[in-house]
Amino acid sequence: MPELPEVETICQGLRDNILNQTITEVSHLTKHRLRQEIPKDITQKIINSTIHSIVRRAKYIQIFLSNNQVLLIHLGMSGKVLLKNKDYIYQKHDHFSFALTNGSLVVYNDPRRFGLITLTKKDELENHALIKNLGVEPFDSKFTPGYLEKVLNRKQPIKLSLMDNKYIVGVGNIYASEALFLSKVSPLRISSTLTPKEVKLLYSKIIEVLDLSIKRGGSSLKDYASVSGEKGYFQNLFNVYGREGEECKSCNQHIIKIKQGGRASFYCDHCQN
DNA sequence: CACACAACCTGCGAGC
DNA sequence: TGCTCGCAGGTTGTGT
Repeated sequence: MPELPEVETICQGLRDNILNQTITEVSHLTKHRLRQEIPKDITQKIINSTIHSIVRRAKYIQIFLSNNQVLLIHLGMSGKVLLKNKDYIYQKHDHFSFALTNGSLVVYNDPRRFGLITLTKKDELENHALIKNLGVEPFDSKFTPGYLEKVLNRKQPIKLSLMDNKYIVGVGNIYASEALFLSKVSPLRISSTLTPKEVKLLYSKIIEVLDLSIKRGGSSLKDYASVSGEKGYFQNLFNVYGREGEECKSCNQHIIKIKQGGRASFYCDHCQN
């Protein structure tokens, strides 16, 4: 899916357009199921409620409603949340939508259907099965070099540790590869062998790469776009991701692609040790 | 605990 | 042109 910067970009787009609007109509369009079934009573539970706030948690979009409900949306690999208006004509893979008092229409589209839409109560959110086991947010004050060092004390390649959301959330395949390149650490290194100095550098590079990507509107590969359909352009700044065989921007050696945990990892064997 | 693998799906590009 | 294959930003559960 979109990783943290892409989800954050979508949340910002929604905040700019639908805060304080009331839901006037809900359409459950799909006969197919997403990763989970959309609750059958979702329409009656969210109609006539007002959007109070929109908060990103890991790669989840949390839409807080006036009636104490929280709409949880995850985009999976190919999900999109698009902001349209009420005369929008539905497209293939549109699964769910709701209309608002200002005439806008929020549409969830997801070809691969790895995403999900569900509902919970505000006071049950932190104990929700999808939320309760999530690790620390990279931009939270709990995320410190000390915390990172503690969770990296394991016998596992660093790339896999970074992508395990028990420890840190929001860092997916792209940004794990990019942060490791900027830190000059090989994705193959066993986490516990990183020196405190390397951990500290990695810590700052994780934040740096995520922050920069948010500022660039995220990364658009195949199908990611913001709520208005605009592409991000952080992908143009990738140092290693998707650049197999191309020259390292730092040393001119060729970028290598390997497979770790079933996922592609890209790195420079010369710059990263 | 660490890891491999499968499952959930459609779409696209590469190669034949 | 058309076919098959492999692969894609994620998460969860199983088995070894």
